[in-house]
Amino acid sequence: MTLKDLATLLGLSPTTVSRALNGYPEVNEATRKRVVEAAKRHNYRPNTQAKRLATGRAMAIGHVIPISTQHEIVNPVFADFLAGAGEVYARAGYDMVLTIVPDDDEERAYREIRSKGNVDGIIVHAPKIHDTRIALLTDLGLPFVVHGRASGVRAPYSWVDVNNTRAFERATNFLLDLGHRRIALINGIEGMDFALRRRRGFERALSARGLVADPALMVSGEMTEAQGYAAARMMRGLADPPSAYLAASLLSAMGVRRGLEEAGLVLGRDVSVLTHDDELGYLKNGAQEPIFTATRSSVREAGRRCAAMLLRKVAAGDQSPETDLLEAVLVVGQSTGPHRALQKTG
Amino acid sequence: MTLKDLATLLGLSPTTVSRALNGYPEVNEATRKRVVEAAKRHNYRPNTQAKRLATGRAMAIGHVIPISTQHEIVNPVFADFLAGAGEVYARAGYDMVLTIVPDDDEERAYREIRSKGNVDGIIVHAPKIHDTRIALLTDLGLPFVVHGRASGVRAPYSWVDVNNTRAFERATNFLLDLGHRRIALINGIEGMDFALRRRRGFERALSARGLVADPALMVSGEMTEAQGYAAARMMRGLADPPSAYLAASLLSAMGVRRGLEEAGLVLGRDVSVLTHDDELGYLKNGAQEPIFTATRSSVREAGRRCAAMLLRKVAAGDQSPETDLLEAVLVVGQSTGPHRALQKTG
DNA sequence: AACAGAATTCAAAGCGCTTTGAATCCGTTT
DNA sequence: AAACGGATTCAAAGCGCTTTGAATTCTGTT
Repeated sequence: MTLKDLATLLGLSPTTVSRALNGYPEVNEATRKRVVEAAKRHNYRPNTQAKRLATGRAMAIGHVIPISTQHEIVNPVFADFLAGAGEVYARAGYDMVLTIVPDDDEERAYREIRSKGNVDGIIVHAPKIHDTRIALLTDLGLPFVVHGRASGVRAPYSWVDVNNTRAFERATNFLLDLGHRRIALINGIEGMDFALRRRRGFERALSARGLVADPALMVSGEMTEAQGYAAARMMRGLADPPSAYLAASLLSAMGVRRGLEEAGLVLGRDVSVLTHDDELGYLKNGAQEPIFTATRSSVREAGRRCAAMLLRKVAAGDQSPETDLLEAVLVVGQSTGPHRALQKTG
Repeated sequence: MTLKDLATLLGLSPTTVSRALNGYPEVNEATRKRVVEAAKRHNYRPNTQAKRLATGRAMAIGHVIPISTQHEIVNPVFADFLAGAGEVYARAGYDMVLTIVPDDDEERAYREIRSKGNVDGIIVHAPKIHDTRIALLTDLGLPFVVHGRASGVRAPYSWVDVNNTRAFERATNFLLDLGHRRIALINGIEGMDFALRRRRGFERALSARGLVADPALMVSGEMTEAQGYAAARMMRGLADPPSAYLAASLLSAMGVRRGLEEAGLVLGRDVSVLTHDDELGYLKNGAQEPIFTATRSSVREAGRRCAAMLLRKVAAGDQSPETDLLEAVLVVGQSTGPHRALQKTG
């Protein structure tokens, strides 16, 4: 069932039918109703490819998912991010196109996407501190929104990001207020912008109280359970071990917890653990009451925001850069408590 | 730069240029070379939409990602599965189109995909025991491959699946051989086909030794850390607690571990834990030596297989159903050991 | 009753590519 | 040297839709 078929069936021209279905004003309301009904009755759906060719719009948004060539790892937050973005696309009638690209080959991938013309815009994932994709995409003139930011890039661009610095500053302050002075930071991979910002927030809070971060208490790497476990195991054995741990992901925090409980330490009493929580669907931080005290910010919501912003840009023909800074909330769970020295007093 | 531009530039007709680039035989080799070089030099890329309209092939594969309306959860294995499938599509020049659909609205989604005609085939994820999508897609005549199977569907269809029954039968036998008799099963959601098969394998191994599964030792639900923890915590307190746990995912197993270690139990000595491991990139079961004894089967590889199979079907015009049964390997880690009663003898 | 102008509808061109059927070229054959 | 057939190349139609510019039909006026 093509547009032409439907038109013949109705005794109308394809022009009128097309206009009726696309809500153009220059068509009689009675006619429109007739057309819309016939379309529904005959289960007519305009052919996507034809529409795309005719309008020059792909009606699709591209997501380039980089795969680390060293770690062969897919960032576990993608699933939730895509779920959020997907909701928005679906509502707007857009497709979501995924491209999996080894992270040593991204530039070529973006160029190809541009010239193939199968998407109207792109979401940039996991920006590095000095991310080259931003300049590239600006150059290519392809609308894009970055999920995160790139501290090393001066030129303006559109992004949606969590206030990582502030979140970690607050988290650190929270621990400092509880009397902790030796605080460990189990961070993401150096080079990733979000990891840099989180460390900055951490250090800023410390230095505001005249403290300085101990390099021995900072690790960075893939945020896995194993990472957290290894870090906690190593640090708990130090001569002057941390009394609190700040982790960058729930998975890491779970590893930290294991490393500490293994040594007979009780979270919230003997030692504190605070983590960032992306609110992933399959990794809940407790049902009602949170298990870990955490800075919480939904990745899924970030996905929605990114998608909505990009669609706005696409509709408006790019326009001036837009930004959206989400604040994480600090939720208090059972994994933190006052420093031991303070507990007797309490 | 369009095909026409390129043709004019070369003093050739669009026909010849098109044929030269697409490898048709009726074009002079010298001409072809000239065309290919010019195309590269001018960075020519055929417009995807135009190509699609002309050929009638979408050059894209659809993945419908159901989102549980109750749990708002995105299956955490998707990311890795898509990574695997994406590799294959990229090599074949296919796009991957994701559609996020609430799981109460799937039928409409599939019908719409079909009539919009923007994909050449579909991968069906997370089949239920009586999955209606299989009949629907067969009906719609859209090529598809199921990742998993639906025990309740009699008609033949194409699928790629892990031999879940066998994996869990072997796992159970492994534990039985170690002297365990009270074995707990921490399973996925009832209703999912894979969960049914796993339970079957579990029960089959038990009954082969004249044992019968104790309902008190079986739980099923979302495979989260919290699930595992809750189950272990509850079961360890039973009058006759299990001496071994069989978990359906690494996340669950991590929860089980916590629930057991919390009670001072040492894995591999006091109690055994065996889990299924999907080899997710961000959830490694140890680096070299596995932490958990596990039945291991890569979801990413399953993604590759599904994609390759579907591309074959699309190329061949569907054809007869193809199936691919992957066997999980049983890797021995540190989380299992002989039943305590047997250890003194050892 | 005739006409301007708004309201509708239509014919046809075009989006950039593939593909069919015809045309041209060129080395052989007789 | 004319005819033949394979090798190349080309013109044009078509994929299913949108959109421009023109044609037709309705209104309300005068």
